[in-house]
Amino acid sequence: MHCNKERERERGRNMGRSPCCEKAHTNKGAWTKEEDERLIAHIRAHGEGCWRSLPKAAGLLRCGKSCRLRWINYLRPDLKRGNFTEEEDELIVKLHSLLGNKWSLIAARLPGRTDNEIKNHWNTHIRRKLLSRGVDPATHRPVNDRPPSNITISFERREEKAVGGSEEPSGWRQHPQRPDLNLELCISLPFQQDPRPPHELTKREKSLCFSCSSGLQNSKECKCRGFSGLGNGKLSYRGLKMK
DNA sequence: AAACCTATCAACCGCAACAAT
DNA sequence: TATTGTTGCGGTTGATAGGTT
Repeated sequence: MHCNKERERERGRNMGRSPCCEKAHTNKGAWTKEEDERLIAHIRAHGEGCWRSLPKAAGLLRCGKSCRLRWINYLRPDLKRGNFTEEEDELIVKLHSLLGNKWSLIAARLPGRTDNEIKNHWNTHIRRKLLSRGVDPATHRPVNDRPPSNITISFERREEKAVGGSEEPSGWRQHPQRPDLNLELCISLPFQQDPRPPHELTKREKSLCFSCSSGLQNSKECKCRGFSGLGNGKLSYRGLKMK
């Protein structure tokens, strides 16, 4: 069954890129108080970044990914924690209907919440809540409202036939399968903030964060400076994220 | 009190995206 | 342009707390 995966792992051990850490000498599982304190102290002193070298520098027997995850999901001082409010639940449902399982994007709109926290909350609470209301959490439509088995997707403008004067809600014209959603997304070039000429910016600096894409330039969440949003003609949602 | 079941959530894993070279 | 290294995301797992029988 898992032979391919095993082969991949074997290959990984023998050739190609090195693993993210020396697994034989790293701790796994729950973090101890002392490990937490070391990680917090190190990040307070040196800031976030370079997760790969952080464990050694901080004197931790953990891999960089583990440190990053622990910091982001648990130790960060700006985390809200505690139960989700009804308003947060509603917002998560709305954002999920628009973005799907893009937990990091959803988390970006909920200050103090992490993608992992929201994902867990979705899977344990919201999914069930929606199902109990008769709503399919995957499609956000009534569970018994199944689409026809043969669906032809056309990007042509639908002919609007005014039959007997009956009018469809405008949402149906925008998105026939999803009357409640308007998925016509617009992307435009935002204001260029950085005084440096574009060629002096790194690629990362030129990518637009979600904060700026939402018109929140200069917010404390903003991690980008400038824009190159459609590099190679490709729009990457990763480039639109904020943390 | 013990055994079993269920829910929760922290942590891990694999992989894709991106930057640097 | 190709290769390599790093980061971050989303799916999944596993430990354990709490509830039920």
